[in-house]
Amino acid sequence: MFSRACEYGIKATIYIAMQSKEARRVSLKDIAGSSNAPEAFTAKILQILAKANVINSVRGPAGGFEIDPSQLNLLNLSQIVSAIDGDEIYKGCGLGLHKCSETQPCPVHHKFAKIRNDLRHMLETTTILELAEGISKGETYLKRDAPL
Amino acid sequence: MFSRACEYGIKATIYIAMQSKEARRVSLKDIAGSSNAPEAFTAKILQILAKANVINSVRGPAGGFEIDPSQLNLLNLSQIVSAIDGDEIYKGCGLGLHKCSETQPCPVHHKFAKIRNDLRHMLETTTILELAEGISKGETYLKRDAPL
DNA sequence: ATTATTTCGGATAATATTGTCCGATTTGGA
DNA sequence: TCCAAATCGGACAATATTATCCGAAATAAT
Repeated sequence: MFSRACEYGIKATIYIAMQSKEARRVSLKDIAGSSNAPEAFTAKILQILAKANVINSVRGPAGGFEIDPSQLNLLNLSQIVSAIDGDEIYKGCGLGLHKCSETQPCPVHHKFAKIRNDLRHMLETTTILELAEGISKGETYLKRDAPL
Repeated sequence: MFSRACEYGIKATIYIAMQSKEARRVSLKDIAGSSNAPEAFTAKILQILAKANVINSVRGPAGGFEIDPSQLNLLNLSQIVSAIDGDEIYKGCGLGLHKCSETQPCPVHHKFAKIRNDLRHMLETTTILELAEGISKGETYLKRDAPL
């Protein structure tokens, strides 16, 4: 559904949120380790998210990544997906037609519209904080092998 | 949402269905032309669909591709997507976890489950014939520039 | 039989995505 | 001031996907 980069981005952001909630700044190494993601690749994705102002990055010793507490409850899945994968998932035609529209739709246009609206709604209403809390409560996991 | 290969496959199958409805066998060239898809790549995809018994292929002069009329009303989008992209779209974890399950779910598991069930339902209940008829009626298009 | 037409299938190329490496830059602390 | 810890950013490598090429095989018509 999403690119692997986006999957890493979501997992990374959830972990950062989980720690930021407790006012802890976290390093790239910890973030990558939290979901067994490749470190260098995760670094690239964190840069994208930092530039999109989804997360903050701090250089130097005791540096790392964090999320502004005041924005933590507003941050949702949609912002991460848009920053990494763009909004093709919302706008793009299901059959790849460049000029697919309501008036000149592709054969699957209307069938896909509903699914995509649901997806968009879900991404926009699902907060990162809510997902982070699921992990804190031991209800969900960022990696299978060890319950974080 | 789907791979480009799958998009081509869907468009190709809709076009074949449209012609098979009138008992017309169609050539690779016509199929690729109907949606401006690359011919050689389309050939590969048609081979996959033929091996999966979604379509029939006939070699030699006056050969081409067709769909068994008796199966035409039973053929749905899901069969094409499964044949080309596999069922990762149904089964795979939204965050790429290998061992994501109901009992040990990833943070987005339940949020995604609904969307994916809807998607699966839509793919399974949307027939190719229905999509082909939309084109015949001039309601939908396989390519934007010319109304087929 | 020969030929022309068409799909089949393997090899290869081009492009996009994913992943790695390493020096540059920033910055807090000794 | 100097050093160490950390992110930044550019180049590069590996892999997956998309796309092309061309000879082989099948087959209908001459």
